[in-house]
Amino acid sequence: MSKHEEIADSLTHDILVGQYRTGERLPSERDLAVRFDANRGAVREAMKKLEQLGVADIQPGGARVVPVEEASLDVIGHLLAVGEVPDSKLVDQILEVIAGLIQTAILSTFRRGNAAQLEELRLLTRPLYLEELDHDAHMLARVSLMQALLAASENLAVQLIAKSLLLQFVPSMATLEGYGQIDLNAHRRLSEQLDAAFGNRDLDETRRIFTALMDLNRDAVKRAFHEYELAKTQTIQEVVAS
Amino acid sequence: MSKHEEIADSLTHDILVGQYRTGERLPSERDLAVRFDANRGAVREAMKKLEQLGVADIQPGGARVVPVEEASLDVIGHLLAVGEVPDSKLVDQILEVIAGLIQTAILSTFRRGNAAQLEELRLLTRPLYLEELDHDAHMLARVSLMQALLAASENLAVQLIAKSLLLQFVPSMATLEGYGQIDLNAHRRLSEQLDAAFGNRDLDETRRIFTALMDLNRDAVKRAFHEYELAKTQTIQEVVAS
DNA sequence: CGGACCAAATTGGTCTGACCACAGTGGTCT
DNA sequence: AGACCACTGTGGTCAGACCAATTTGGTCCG
Repeated sequence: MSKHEEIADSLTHDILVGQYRTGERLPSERDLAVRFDANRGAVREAMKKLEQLGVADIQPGGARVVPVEEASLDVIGHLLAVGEVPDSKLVDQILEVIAGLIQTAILSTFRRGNAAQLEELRLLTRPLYLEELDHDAHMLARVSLMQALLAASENLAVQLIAKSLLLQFVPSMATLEGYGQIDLNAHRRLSEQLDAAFGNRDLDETRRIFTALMDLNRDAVKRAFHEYELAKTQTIQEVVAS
Repeated sequence: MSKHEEIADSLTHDILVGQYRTGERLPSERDLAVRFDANRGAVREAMKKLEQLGVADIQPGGARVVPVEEASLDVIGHLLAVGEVPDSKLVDQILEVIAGLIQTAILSTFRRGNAAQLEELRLLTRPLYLEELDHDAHMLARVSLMQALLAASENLAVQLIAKSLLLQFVPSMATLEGYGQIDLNAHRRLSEQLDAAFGNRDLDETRRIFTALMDLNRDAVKRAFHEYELAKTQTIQEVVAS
């Protein structure tokens, strides 16, 4: 990792954990340069990234911290990365948004009503209830369907947001891997209905099913957090007992 | 505007209009420095911005152009800014997304079911159908309601996306100001229903009404583009005639 | 002729040190 | 107390240089 990236990540982390309060002035570029044992140019490049991230407002006279609510969407990844495990509330909010984006994508797709695209989407639902997939393979198939749906929407804004959100979301969930897996049987039933709904060009039914599917997802993630907490307190008790 | 901003904007524009094809290598930092009559440091800061925008992938050996679909959400503003008037297709897509975000916000708000917040939202609907507002004042009132709804959702992701989208969207619509205004009478009727729906805590009804309200908005924007085109061809004909 | 290999040119990453215009600060003067 | 001003610190920019890694072009070998 290059130096300006290190500096940028370090400063971003410090800001997001509240090391500097919003409105407060950041140390000068020269000070930061000596602190990170780097050149001022490298610091300036890092500051450019902070500014673009929307966490710092940099002006002649000094750089100031910006409240998170006014930052760019790209802070989400950094917010998820502070702490050992992502914040469960934020994760749930993200899942809500993704569910909403998918609803928008469905609406766009049906509005244009391209029959060929709907058939392609149907094909992607088949493995979800016809094949015997393990959890990993099933997840890949789900992601494929979701990406195809987003692409079929032909809505650039939806695609940009969803991609950005997922790209920040997925890696941060790595620590929870193995915990809380989705109810495959329930998913199979819904997938079969989804296939039919696509076939019938039934917008309302499709939306209803996707809502249910996303709820399954949210349940799984909720359980993942719960199981992770359980495992953690258990190991702590074991350490204490030993 | 500082030099590195000029460079960044110029390069971003060149990339988005297709001056450089995706995958193609951008000129070296040294070449860009002489072209923009600037120092290499300034060029590097501009490149940092391009990278953060997601339109360029910059690596030792050279910087390459990234396809728009893989860029950050923040490119939307630049995409809207190329050309004299924003791309109407993209504008409609953005309105679709905002409508979807509002639906998500409504869902979140009702899920938590804070009565006080709903009452606040009701208060913001009142001026929309009780007072005689001109188009500008009415728009401000609409924006206030929307922002309050987004805030009431208490969903950070929704707020970040909506804020980012609106901040890029609004200024680009300045050239269309005065064209295509919303149907205030229809809006009044819906606002009155919305007030009641909030009062009854009726989620489905609220969502239905907001869908109708956003459709009003999209119609207005569609008309704005149409009227703008009309006015443009008219002035051209006048020039030709003179 | 094709592919592997090597060396030179090029590129991004970093550094040093310097100057300018302007915001922020504190002191002075009215 | 308030207006004014000089000074300090800050970001913005510049010049020139070195390093490591990639890219590139040519050479050599099979």
